[in-house]
Amino acid sequence: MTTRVRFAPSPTGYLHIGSARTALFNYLYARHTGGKFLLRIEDTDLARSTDESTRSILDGLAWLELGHDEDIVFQSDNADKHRTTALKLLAEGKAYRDFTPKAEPSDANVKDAIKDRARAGQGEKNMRDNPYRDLSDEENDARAAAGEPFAIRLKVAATGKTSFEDSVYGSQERDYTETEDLVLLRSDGHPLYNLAVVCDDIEMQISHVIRGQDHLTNTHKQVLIYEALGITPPTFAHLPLIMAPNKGKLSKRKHGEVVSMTTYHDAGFLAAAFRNFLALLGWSAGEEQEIYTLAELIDKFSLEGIHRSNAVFNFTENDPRRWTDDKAQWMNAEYIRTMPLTDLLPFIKPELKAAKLWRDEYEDDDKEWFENTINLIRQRFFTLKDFSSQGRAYFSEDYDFDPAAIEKNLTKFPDLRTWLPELADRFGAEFENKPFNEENIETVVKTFTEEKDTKLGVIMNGARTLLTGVAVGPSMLSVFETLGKERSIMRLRSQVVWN
RNA sequence: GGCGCCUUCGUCUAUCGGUUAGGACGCGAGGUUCUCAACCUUGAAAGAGGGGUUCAACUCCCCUAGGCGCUACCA
Repeated sequence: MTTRVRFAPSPTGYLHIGSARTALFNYLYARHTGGKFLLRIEDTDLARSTDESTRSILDGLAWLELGHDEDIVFQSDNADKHRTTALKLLAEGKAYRDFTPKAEPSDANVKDAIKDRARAGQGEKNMRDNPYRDLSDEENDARAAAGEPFAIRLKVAATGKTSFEDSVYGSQERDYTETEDLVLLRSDGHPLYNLAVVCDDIEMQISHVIRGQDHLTNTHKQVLIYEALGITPPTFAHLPLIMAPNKGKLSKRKHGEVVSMTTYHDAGFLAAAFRNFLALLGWSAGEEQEIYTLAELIDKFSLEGIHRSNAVFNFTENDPRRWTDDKAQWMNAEYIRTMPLTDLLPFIKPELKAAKLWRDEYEDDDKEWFENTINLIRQRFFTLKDFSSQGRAYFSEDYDFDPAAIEKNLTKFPDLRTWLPELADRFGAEFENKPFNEENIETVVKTFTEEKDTKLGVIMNGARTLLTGVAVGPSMLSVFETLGKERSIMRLRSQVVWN
């Protein structure tokens, strides 16, 4: 039997980092086993679900290149089937009508209500004390016929236990007394989560349910529904959660944009790098390798390699340098400077285009120059954004000067005001018939430096600041050659920073 | 409160009874150097606590503590 897994987000926000990892693991497992990776949008909570969220989730998955098989299933489209199933269970006596009037939710504080009830309960409570559980058939039918609203609850047996084998957490058991007669169908006829999930997973012939560990206890309820339906449950594999640095819940409300996939897209992360990082949060191949291609991840992925303990997504709020996990940032930089250039270029183009720095010659007459330049500057970049910001001086004459760099490398050495234009003249004279390459430039600059009886660093750093606007960057010999004779000379003569 | 799950460097992790407890990120030092990265060398940094079992425990068992999850006519 081929494996069929699904990623089933509820569209109540953008793609959260934890959901993204769940999707990734499902995808990897499907590809590893040669099975199908399906997508289901769990939009049964009409009040909270939005099309915008669905779109955002789809965008996130597309960005991560986690392509799904078959058509997307919208859970709300299956509501009729869910209802039918609930009614079938009712007819078979495996569920019952609960005529208890629906309690209006005390607004947003449902969590508090649960807490209060728990405290008041002081422990054990009888999960089978619903007065309607064993109502006589006559009264039951009569009340329903009279139009009295009712919810449908699963009739959980008084004694016994549910059990299942979790591929990550091992053998799981839960006594029936710990599980309430869960509501299958709301009194307004609306199917609830656990019913919907089970029905859809059956319908979609899901073989492995891989989802967050927050569903571990839900699983017992779902197993109960499978049993009532007489269907063998799929294999379950629960994933450890991804936590905030304080080991608390990682949420948009508390932590903002760091948890959203779109943030990483917008910040100039490479999907491949972020995917690599995500794969290592809660899973390992049991070896010391850190950088994995997608093919390697697919090849090495296994449920056995998934951890049981939660992982912290490490970042420091209010620290711009550490706005997200250090390792994710490192991995992105690692990808940018080491991946095949031809794989990187398609990401550079839109970045430069967006910054109005793109020229079509970069793919034509200036292709070689462009690729050499990208290859040169990518060595110290962290995100795709850097190509249009820090790399601006390579693609435009309109670049900014860093005041600190000017202070450190130019105004501190007043002689440079005349020396650099002089060097420009020297370049003009020396390179009339000689190639303007690193080797020749080095000879000229060294001679010039000796004539001025100064240090090489003074000339180089001064030139770097003038030619690129910043104090850091590639070797100046490379910068000169990359910018070319004309641009180098022109910029060396510039007096703009001296005024 | 109840039930369940979890616990190795700051963080991500390796170890599936016998290791100087390894790697990565980050941090420190040195090297290289025209700057900054990269790179190389290197340093600091961990088995929550307590009982067992065993010749031997990070590894198996129990207890405690802590963390997390669930406990809705939400998903």
